Amino acid sequence: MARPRAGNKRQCILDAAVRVFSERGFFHARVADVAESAGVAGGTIYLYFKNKDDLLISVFEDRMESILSYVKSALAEEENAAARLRRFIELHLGLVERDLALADVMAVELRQSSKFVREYRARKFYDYLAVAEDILNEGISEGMFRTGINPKIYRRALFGALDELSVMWVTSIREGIKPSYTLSDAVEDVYNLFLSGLRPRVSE
Amino acid sequence: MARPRAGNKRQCILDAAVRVFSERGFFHARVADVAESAGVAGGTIYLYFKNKDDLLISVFEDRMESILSYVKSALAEEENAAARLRRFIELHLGLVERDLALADVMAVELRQSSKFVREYRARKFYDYLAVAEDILNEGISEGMFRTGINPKIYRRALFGALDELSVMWVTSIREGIKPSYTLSDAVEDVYNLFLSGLRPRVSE
DNA sequence: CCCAATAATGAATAGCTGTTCATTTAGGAG
DNA sequence: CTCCTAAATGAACAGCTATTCATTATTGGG
Repeated sequence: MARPRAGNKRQCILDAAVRVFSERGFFHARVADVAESAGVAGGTIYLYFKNKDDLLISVFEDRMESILSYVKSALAEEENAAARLRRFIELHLGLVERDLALADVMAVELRQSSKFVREYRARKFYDYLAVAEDILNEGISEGMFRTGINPKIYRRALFGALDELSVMWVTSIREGIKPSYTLSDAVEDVYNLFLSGLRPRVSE
Repeated sequence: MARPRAGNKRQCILDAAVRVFSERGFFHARVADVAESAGVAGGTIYLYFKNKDDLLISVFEDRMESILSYVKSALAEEENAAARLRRFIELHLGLVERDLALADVMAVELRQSSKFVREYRARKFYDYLAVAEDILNEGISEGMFRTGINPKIYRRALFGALDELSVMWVTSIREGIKPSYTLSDAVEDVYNLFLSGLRPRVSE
């Protein structure tokens, strides 16, 4: 029987959603725009997704899954906690640089207030934050990082710093303004900022 | 002539807007809800504000102005850059604790994608970020902080960390979940994280 | 005590867009 | 070649809400 007339319609729609949500913002984006951008009819979206919210959530799940496995396997290559911290920062900002539209959707559009979306993000997001937290805990075990920091605070602070730097960098690029920093400079500075705060100090 | 039938209608509307935008989110909030919460008729809003976007921007301007003067005068009391850094962190998180709804509007709702709003926020926000940047520069002059950090990166990282910690704390409280950190713990940890990264190190 | 003049009202409008579903298209089985 | 099934379509619907504006209430001056 004739199942998938064109193989990857679902993926096409997800890709289009990233483009359109990023460009117009989730609330201003019309489902019809996503359909057009994906090259399908309006109604087709509803064969693959329950509704507009579900489409946003699906984008998040789809992308976050591959990001997570990519980040985890890359971190496994590193020798110690400090190197993993550096790599984590590099990976996060590297992903932003590689896909501005996705970065925008993840960082801005998903912060919308629809309770459903907010809760969903929180649940799934945990895994990504856990990666950051693991780095801290391993570093403490290795004697490389000092104790006395609440890991929940540390991981939010790190994520928040990276997120804000990403959003502003993407916004600058998109509006044709030269950003006041390169993302590789940001990698250095954030790493130094956080590492020195974590490393046991020699005196005092 | 009969000018202001009740003196502070504009303020009432701004206060109501904070409540309603925070509760429902900017896009899901109806202008009629704001009107009801303010105790005025729907049309009255349009006597004081051009449209819904203008209302959001006005909330931001109104509140940010008083926050800025409050923060600036408090910082002037402190003796050195490290103390000012600590105080800045304390003030930011303290304001969040004092007004959850406002914190939500500032941190979440204003991140919406309407180009108009985004640009506006960027322009006005500069002053707040400049306060953080001044602390860094003064600290460098005082020999208290090391050089070699891009101030634009530092200030975004600091703001991002505070912002993320705020959003998550507010979200927890609102959903009746016990947050995994107190805001005073966050003050300590963020301060230590950033200070050690800035302070010239004794060895190495 | 009346009369502008202005503030405030809130019902009606106008426009938009998420979602549905009757219809069409296409691919494989027999 | 011909059905049959499922995928895809896209026009029409339904519901919603920002905004307007004709009307009403209020006030202070003359």
